[in-house]
Amino acid sequence: MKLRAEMESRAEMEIRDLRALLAVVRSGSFTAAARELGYTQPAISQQVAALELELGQPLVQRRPVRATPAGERLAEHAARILLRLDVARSELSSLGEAPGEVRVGVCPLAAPDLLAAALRNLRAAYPLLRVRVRPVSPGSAVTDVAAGTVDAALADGITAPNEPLHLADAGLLSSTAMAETLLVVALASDHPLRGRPGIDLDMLTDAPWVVAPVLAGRGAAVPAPHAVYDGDDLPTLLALVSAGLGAALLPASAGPLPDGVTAIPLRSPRLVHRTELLALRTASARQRLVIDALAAQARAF
Amino acid sequence: MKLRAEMESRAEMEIRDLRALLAVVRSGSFTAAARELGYTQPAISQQVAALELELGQPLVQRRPVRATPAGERLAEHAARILLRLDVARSELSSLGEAPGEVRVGVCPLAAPDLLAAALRNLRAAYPLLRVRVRPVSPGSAVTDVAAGTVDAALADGITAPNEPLHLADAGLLSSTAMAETLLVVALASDHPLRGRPGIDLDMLTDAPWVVAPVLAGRGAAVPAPHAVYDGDDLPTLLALVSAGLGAALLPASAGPLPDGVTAIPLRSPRLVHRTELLALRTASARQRLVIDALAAQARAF
DNA sequence: ATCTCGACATTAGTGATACTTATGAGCTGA
DNA sequence: TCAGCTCATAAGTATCACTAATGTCGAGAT
Repeated sequence: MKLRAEMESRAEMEIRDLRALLAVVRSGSFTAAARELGYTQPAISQQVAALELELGQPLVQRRPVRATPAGERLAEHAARILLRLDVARSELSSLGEAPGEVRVGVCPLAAPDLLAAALRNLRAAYPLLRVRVRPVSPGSAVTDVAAGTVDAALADGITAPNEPLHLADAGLLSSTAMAETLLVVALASDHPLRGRPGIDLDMLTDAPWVVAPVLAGRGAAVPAPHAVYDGDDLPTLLALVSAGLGAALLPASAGPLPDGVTAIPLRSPRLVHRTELLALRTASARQRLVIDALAAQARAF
Repeated sequence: MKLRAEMESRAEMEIRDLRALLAVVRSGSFTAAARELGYTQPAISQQVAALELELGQPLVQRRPVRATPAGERLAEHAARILLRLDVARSELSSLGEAPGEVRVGVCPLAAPDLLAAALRNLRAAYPLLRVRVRPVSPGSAVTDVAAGTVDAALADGITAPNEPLHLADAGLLSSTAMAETLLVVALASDHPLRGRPGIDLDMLTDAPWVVAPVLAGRGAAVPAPHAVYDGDDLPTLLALVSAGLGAALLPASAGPLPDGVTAIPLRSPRLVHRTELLALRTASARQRLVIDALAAQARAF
């Protein structure tokens, strides 16, 4: 009997190797990838080498470390596969469990009013349903939902009008538009551009920037910031702006601004603040109550 | 340094194990799965056991072998993952290649007229474009496209009107409706039901059946066949019908029937013969020419 | 230029593990 | 009850995936 172990075993792609490739491509470093995954550096070298051997072509250029087109494509697939594995794991682990509260993740500034309205209606209709709201970051929202940390998430970001957010994998997770609001540039009240009816980002090319949380991940479209605030606390951000340390991009729905800060509508490029509702397609009936309530609220506005 | 090999290594899900699980679930047998994958039977037992250990719950019941709900879900995910791996492999291997001819897979009886018309128009518009048409089976069409054996495929099947075919993974592959045609029941001319204006399948419950190729995979909705023809050769099939060995379900577009066979429209259940166009979402420009030509032809009818 | 430092490749050795072979146990049907 | 399956278990082994140690290459600084 000609069996597997005796054949000149054509090595198969394995999850381990794909994970390594993805980490290398994302971090741009074998050493960093090794640290991240808890291996030593040679292990990562070998895992990537194994993939390259199997596929018969280089996946990353070394020195400097950079994904080849092939590596780029494979890393993309690897990301989807790992995401699906997360989903599978969370699905299975929650299969037999008694359903407790429904957990909703919300990005800062996502759509607080929609959320509040939806929850109010939900409480009226299903007083016994328990919902827990917890903060999530836009960057982790997808994996949070996939891994089952939350049952649904309101993720926000900046795009062109009517353009969906560029979130990983729309096939596994369902993603429905919740709201789009205009963007304003927050400036110190004594800023030279104060009083203008609208602002082009070009005008601010050389101005210092304090990056608002919603901008994270889309920095490319925006002048390189001078001073950066990495947190997501609105008062802190506005204090920095007020102190003249820079400008910030905010959704108009952020609410009234304190003294010392003025908001001017963004005129160009044509961008909006958009929030989307992420959820597993395989959500349970109970989870669906919350998800549907949120979606319904979006349509009501 | 606390490293991977020293930790009490929580085993990770690996492709190998997922493939084993899928084979077991599909075949309903560890032994068959082992044969299929080129392992010995204990190897499969251990791979599945490893998954169950990792996930902390049984995935298949033994004796008789049957997937648990959890196993069912995981097998579903595994299928998608393996499909994506196929896609990744085929994408990478065709990355640097000079694009040759475009290969279109066609299921027997899928939509020959549409195909022919599309190819004629295509030749008029792009005389230098080479297209190769090859037969594929409805069961393998998805994996054929995923693995890059063909660049696009016309897959057919039977569903309720306006209902998409139940093909694996609509997220990875694009699937567009091409045509829906009525179904007819082909009977021997001396069959007692000859001459009726329409037929309910119920009328044929006890009659012998010769299953048409398009019925494969949907046998559940149809009375269990008495004599089965497994091939896809229409003349053979019709000869069997003509000889009174049974009835067959065919798309009305199959063309004129020979003497000795009469076709009667299917009245209930309400089913149609539907063909869809499968293609990779990442198709190249050249492939897209053919894909778009086919899709355009569908709209033209 | 040379030196140094950081980053990745390479090699060798070893501990884990993923297989096979052999055997045992539990159904199923005659 | 006894074949004849099929799957689980056990034991042995060959493989391979990792670590540790070392080599090599390139970049930036003095």
